[in-house]
This record gives sequence, structure tokens and C-alpha cells, in this order.
Amino acid sequence: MARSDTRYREAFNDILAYCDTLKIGSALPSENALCQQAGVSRTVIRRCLSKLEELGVIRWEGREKRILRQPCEEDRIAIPPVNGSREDLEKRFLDWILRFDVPANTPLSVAELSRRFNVPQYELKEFLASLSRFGLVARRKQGGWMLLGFTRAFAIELSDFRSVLELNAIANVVEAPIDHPVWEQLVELRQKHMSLKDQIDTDFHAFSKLDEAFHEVINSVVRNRFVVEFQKVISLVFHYHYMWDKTDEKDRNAAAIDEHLAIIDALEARDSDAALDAARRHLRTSKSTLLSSLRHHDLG
Amino acid sequence: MARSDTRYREAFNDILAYCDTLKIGSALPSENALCQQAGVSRTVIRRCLSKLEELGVIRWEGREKRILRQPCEEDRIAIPPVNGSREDLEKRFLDWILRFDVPANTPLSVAELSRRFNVPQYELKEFLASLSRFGLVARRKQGGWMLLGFTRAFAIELSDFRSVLELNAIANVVEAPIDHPVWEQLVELRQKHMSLKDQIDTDFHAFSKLDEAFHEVINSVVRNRFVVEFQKVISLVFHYHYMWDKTDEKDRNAAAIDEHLAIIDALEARDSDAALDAARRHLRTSKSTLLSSLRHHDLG
DNA sequence: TCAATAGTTTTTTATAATTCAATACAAATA
DNA sequence: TATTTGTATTGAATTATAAAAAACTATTGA
Repeated sequence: MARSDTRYREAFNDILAYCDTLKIGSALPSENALCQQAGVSRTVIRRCLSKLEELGVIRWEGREKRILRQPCEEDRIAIPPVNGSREDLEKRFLDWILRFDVPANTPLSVAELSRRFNVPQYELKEFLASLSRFGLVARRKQGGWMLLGFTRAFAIELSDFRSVLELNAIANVVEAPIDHPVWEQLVELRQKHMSLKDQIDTDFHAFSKLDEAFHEVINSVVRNRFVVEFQKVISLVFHYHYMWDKTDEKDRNAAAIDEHLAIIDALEARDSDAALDAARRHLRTSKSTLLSSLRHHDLG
Repeated sequence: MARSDTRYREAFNDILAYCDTLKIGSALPSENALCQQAGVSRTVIRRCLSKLEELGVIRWEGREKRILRQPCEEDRIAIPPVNGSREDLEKRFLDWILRFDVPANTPLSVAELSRRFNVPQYELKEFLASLSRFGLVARRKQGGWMLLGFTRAFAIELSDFRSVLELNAIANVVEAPIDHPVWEQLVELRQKHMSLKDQIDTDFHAFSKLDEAFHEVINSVVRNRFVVEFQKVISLVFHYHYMWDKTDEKDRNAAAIDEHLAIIDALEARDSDAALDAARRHLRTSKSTLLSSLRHHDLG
């Protein structure tokens, strides 16, 4: 009926292992030193020491902490299975929305999502709150949350925003110093694009990944926390939609490869205007692909 | 130890007021209809009806709900003072950081903030989670939150990001149709700038507000939820720093007025290149002002 | 008969309570 | 006097629970 004591459990096993490295009769360092070692507070360390004393592993009196016996396997305490893959909750959430085509204006049940993603409710609430900054979800008056979702308007605004960021990135690449890693990466990318182009008839599915890599390299030049944050969402959305819209997939991908190559050409020539033009063309294609994929979804 | 019943209380007073409009002996509409009226669930409505019956305002049996007497003032139930100015929590929070110059890497205590802003803890958690998208706060390993704060790096990245958005906005303004409200607003802004320029010796403090208005008008052309979200933070940060840095304030403001006017000139001439150039100049000044204001703060 | 309504049950959400953990402060030791 | 320990206070994660919403079932009356 309260918070978990995982911190204590982990620390205990930690300290136990440390005791194992010490000779019987030798002294343990100060509580503060142990704190540092285990990365927890003194409260936790003292709880550990109490337990060690109770088990008879140490004698503890004031600042006198001496090893009495070698710890054994049974002394260790079990650590409850860590459920929370909190880190990739975002990925899994967006994945779910996009893959199952969750329609706009769907009420989101925190309880249900909590079960689905195996994440405590309060964590989901925080997550949804953070997503609300992207205008993807919003609070409902009756309580709970609402998926505003991938409406046409959202797609358009996302595309436009992406264009703004990406054109800026392109402009930055042109200005990048000669020894910037981006140039080497572009050479590599050109290779990969060329070879995929040769085998486009069979391997056209591989383009989605290459597309992601391409845009990642371009954007890596911009070191900006705001851009980075958005890029995560943007790339996921575009990635999925690329995978879905199967109409003319081969042709589309072939065309996109050429567009990418045109951008690379212009960048390597340090021709800012040409690069921006090429990028604009590509972004325009991307946007209309995204929109048409939404249209197909609506109809289906 | 549970959620508040404010919803019920408000609904009750609502329904009571509605009863007041009905004649004695007349029937109340169906539960569902009352739900709609009060904007709550049937559960709440039934609770209200029970209470009304208990008070003897109505007789309630099955679908028979009849007014017995006119409600009076004492029938109303008190609504606990609404603490949450949830809406402007963001403003107040940023205000606090900026005004009190809370240093970077300050651990934020949810408990303390909750007291300071008179907002329940869980609401603050959600708020901080949402702010984490801007990279302004982050979770700590030991639990709790950390203000990453207005470091130099943050200011630079924010300025750069602002430039990207603002230059895009400028480009959009140039393309705006002749009947777009922005043109009229620009005429007005020009007036205000001119008159402030005339009285710059005495009224230079008024520039901060004018600056905000100017950038708001420029950005209003871009209808994009992502841009709007960011603009809120950006304008607040720049607004405050403008107010602080008192060195050469008059000269700086006078110069900024000219920069604004140059932008307006170019926009009205529909000269895209000139407008962008002028905007770039202005943004550069803005950035260095922001940075120097940070520097002064660091030293002081 | 069936659409609307009411009665009842189940599920979900908002929020405070609770326990674990961190920190602050005082006392003691070396 | 600088560490170290003992103790008290404060804060955060997580659960428990009342309130509210939603879902389901039964009833009514046109």
C-alpha cells in the first residue's frame, strides 16, 4: 500500500556483494561511503546494515561494523521483476496509435492503456500530459484524456513544421566545416542510395529505413534540444506512414531516392540554393504521400 | 482520501436553479436530459435528485419527478474554493524561474512548488512532465525533478529555434493575401512604433510590450499548433530578459524600433529577401541581448 | 414492439493517505 | 574540528478509495 522498496533491495544485494570481497573481521567503511558506493541515501544504507546485522553477517555497534561471516546465496533478497520499460513507452504508444490506426477523437482510458502497456497509471498520466504539448492528446472536461489524433490538419501542420526544421538543417549542412562527420556520412548514404536504386525492383521495401537514416544525418548537424525532441515524433510518424501506403510503393521509393541524391549532390557542391530547392521538392512529395496515405486510411 | 465532489456540488446548484424556473407541481425532464443540461453523468444527476428529494424540493418516484416547493437560498450547497488557476500555472512557473533567477540545476521539490503555487501535487507533476518536452526540466535518478534552467546553452538553442520559426513566419507574411488581417495590423504597428520613437527619451520602457505585440502579429500568420505552443515559452523568456537588462536600455530599444520598422517596410513592399535580411539582423540583435543579459546575471 | 427511461453494476478517474527514501540537523566521537 | 552516527523532518512514489462515468439490464408507455 505504498511505494516499492526496490531501491533498498538492490542496495542490499550490492552491499552484500561488497561484504563478500572483505575478509572476516575487517571493518566496513562509514555509512556515507557506503551511500556513495550504492548510490542511495543513508536511510537505505542503514536499513541494509540492520538487515545484515539481523542475518548475522556483520556486528554493528555505533561506528563499529565488522564482518562476522562470509555472506551466502541465501542472504540475498529477491528483487521484484521490473515491469516498467518506461523509456520506450513513447515509442510503443505511438506505435499503437499508428499501427492500429486509432481514429482521431478517441477517448483514451488510462486504466486500459495502463494494462495494455503494463505501466502504472500515474506514469501514463505524466506521459499523456507531456504528449499534450504536441497537441496529440488533450484533457477532457469529463475527466480523462482524448486522442486528438492524426487528423488531416495534424498531418499538414506536422509536415509544415517538419519542412521548416529540415530546410534549416539543410542550410546548416551547407555551412558545415569540411571536417564535419556529416560529409563522410553523406558519402556513405550516396553509396547506399545508389545500390538500392540498382535493386529497386526487389528491395524497394528497404527504402523506409534508408529514408530514416538520411533525414537523421541531415538533422544531426543541428544541435538543438527542441529540434531533437520533435524529430523523434516526426520520424516515427513518417516512418509508419511510409510503410503503410502501398500504392505505387516501388515508384514512389524510386522517385524519393532520386530526390535524396539530388539533395546530396547539391550539398556536396555546397550549393545552398540548389540544396534548398531539392529539399523543398522532396518535402513536398513527402507531405503529399503522407496526406494521401491518410486519405486511403479514411476510405478503408 | 478520494476525489472531490465538486462536480456534484456544482451540478446540484445548477439543477436547483433550474428547478427555480419551474412552476410548483410541474415535472422535471428525464435524467438523461438533466445530464445534458448540467454536463455531468447520470450518477451525479441521481445524487442531485436524491438530495432534492431529501430537502423536500421534489417528489421522486420512478420517472415521476415533481416540484414540491420553490427552492430557497439555504438549499444551495457550498462549493469549496477553487484553488486551481491551472491555466496560468505555466505563466506563474516561468515567471517564478525568471523573476527570481532560479539557477540551473536546481532540484525542484514538487511538495514545495505545490505550496508555492497553491496547486495539488499531482497537477504539478503533470505540468513538469509536460515542461520536460522543452528540455527545461528533467527527472532525477533519485526521484523528483530538476530545473535544467536557463543556461547559456539553453538560451542559444532557444534563440536559434526562435530564429527558425520567425524567419518562416516572415516568409509566410510576404505571401499572405492582400485581405489578410496582418496587413492592417502592420499599419497599426508602424504607427505605434513611430510614435514611441518620437518619445523614446521618456517612454522607452514601453518598448517591451510593443516588441511582444510585434512578434505576435508576425507569428499569427502561421497557423500551426507546434509553433503556437513554442511561441508561448519563447515570448515569455524574451519578454523578461528585455525587462531586466538595463544596460543601454534606451539605445537598445531605439535600435530595435528601427529594426522593426525595417522589417515592416520590407514586408509591405512584399520584398521577401529584404524582409528576411531585416529579420535576421533583428534576431541577431535579440540573441546577443539575451546572452548578454544572462552574462550580467551570472556576474551579479 | 421498440425507443426512451430508470435501476443496477462495473469501470475509471481524481485525489489523499501511506510507506519508502532523501535530507537536514543534532550529538558524539576520534 | 572534521567526520561519523543518531534522530527528526520533509518529500516522493505508489496505493487505496470515494466520486464520477459508463455500461448493462429492466421497465415503461406510446
